[in-house]
Amino acid sequence: MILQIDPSSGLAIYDQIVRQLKFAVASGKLRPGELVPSVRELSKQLAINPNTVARAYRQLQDEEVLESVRGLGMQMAAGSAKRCRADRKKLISARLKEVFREARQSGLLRSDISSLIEKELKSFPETVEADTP
Amino acid sequence: MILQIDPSSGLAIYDQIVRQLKFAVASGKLRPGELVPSVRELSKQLAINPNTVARAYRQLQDEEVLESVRGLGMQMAAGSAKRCRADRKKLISARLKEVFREARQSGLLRSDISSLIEKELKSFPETVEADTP
DNA sequence: GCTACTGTACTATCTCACTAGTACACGCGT
DNA sequence: ACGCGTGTACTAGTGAGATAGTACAGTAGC
Repeated sequence: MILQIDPSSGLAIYDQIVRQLKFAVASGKLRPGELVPSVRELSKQLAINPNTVARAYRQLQDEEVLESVRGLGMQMAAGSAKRCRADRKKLISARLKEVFREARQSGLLRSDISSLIEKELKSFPETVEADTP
Repeated sequence: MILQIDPSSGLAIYDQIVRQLKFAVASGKLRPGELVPSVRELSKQLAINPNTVARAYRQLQDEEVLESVRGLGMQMAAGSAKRCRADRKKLISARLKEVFREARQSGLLRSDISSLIEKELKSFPETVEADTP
């Protein structure tokens, strides 16, 4: 379970964690009942404060993506995969729309954007998603 | 000269102003010597604090996009169009790359992304840019 | 000269995200 | 029972962005 944080990305750190865990659930990298790294462990890995991790986990709990096992850790909640797949699509779609909105506003031509997109799509793998139980 | 601000966008308000004025210069909507709205005027239009506008204008001045005319206002600096066109491409490209990076990480398929992109490209006008002097 | 605008330059305050630290209760293994 | 992990729940502080307010100097129009 590898998460990455970019403090300069403009997204709050806890939000980055929330997103990445949702993606992990959506893509089957995280399975129902599987424990996520503990608050202290992940904060060490990411070199951030435990409270920041705790905040992300709390939100994911509120959204029924994770559930807490007192004294043991936090695990993926059963039945959250479908919800996360829908969320994943919404999250990515929203960002893409926003970039396109700005690109339109900026006065760039469609051809300018298309060539940028083609470049990026080239490095985009067409892979089969992990099995979901 | 119409600027828009979205406080929930994740970009600092002053940064949104900076970007939009760069785009206006890049696309020829703002011409050399043309005055931008005054600090007080724009802050009224956007319902934000004058100091926030002043900060954006200061940055644009530092980057030689705008130049100040004491008692008169701020005008577009001669020769900044070329620089802004390069900046525009960089700014949009950077955001696009970032969205693609996250999309790849999220486990979405290329086909999922492609269909989202096609939808957005449909609404992307292929227009001729305003003349630049 | 006066008025109304302009940018510039402060000071003080607020909010949010994040950090740091601490303490408690729970669960597991020995 | 003890030790070591876990999440949870605080308190206090920092930095960035934003707000509010004020004052000064410059410019233009009357």
